[in-house]
Amino acid sequence: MLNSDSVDRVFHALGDATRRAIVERLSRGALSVSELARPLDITLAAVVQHLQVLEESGIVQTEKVGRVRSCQLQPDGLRVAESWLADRRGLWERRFDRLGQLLEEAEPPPGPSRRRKDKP
Amino acid sequence: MLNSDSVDRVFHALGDATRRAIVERLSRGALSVSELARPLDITLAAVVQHLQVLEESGIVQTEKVGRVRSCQLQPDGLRVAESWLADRRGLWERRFDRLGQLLEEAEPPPGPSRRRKDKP
DNA sequence: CCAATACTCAAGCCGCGACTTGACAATCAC
DNA sequence: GTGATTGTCAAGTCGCGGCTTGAGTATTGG
Repeated sequence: MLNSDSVDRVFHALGDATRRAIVERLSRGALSVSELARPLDITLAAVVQHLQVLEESGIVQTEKVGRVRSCQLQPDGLRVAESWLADRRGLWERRFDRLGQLLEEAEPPPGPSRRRKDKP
Repeated sequence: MLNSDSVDRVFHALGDATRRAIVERLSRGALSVSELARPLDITLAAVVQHLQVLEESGIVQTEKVGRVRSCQLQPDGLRVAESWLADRRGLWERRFDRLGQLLEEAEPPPGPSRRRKDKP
């Protein structure tokens, strides 16, 4: 849904560059934790912590089979952010329409200049 | 554009709940700094700091006329985030297609046609 | 069994970011 | 002019978030 709590978790998760890098890799396909950790020069434990944030926000889904945890994107998580952004832009554009209407109402379209009022 | 630096600034800006609240109000229309500050129970100075972050990320544009600074949304800033999200989901969906192709390759479907031919 | 792999957990360090305070500047209203 | 409004700046506090370390637990392969 769009309750402000999940919006908060999603945007907070995406606010970190390392987590966005993880999302980018996962958007190419599922990966294990150590595969995710390999190109990042941080500890495996740090990667796990990032994954917890991503999972609690609903962006990533993980499943442990044997001793390896497989991670994959859950696009519904990202869709929370997409909807929030779309809503903001929607309101902004509607506002422009209303502004246009107001301007048309208040000021009739500019005809020949009536700046000087000569007394005939 | 989509260089990782502006993506970073935009998502970092949106990672804070107060800043998102500001963006929500501004998507209804332009407001002054003190109007923005009124419903938020933080100092005016704190609001100004949030606005600096939002402005440097390109999400908000401000202009000072007289003693009042008027703030309005600049939707191109949000579009940076929207494109990043759309790209991620695009790749994820393309991945599903390729997976389907692989499955079809490995296991010839009972249907008539094959999408890809084997290496000669 | 033994060793290596692939995590997991708890604790602690530390810098950055959100926020306040207080003093100051510029503009408006009378 | 005086005083109120509106914002700006610099400095400092403080908690949270990202990261490491180190020890521990399953799981796999030979």
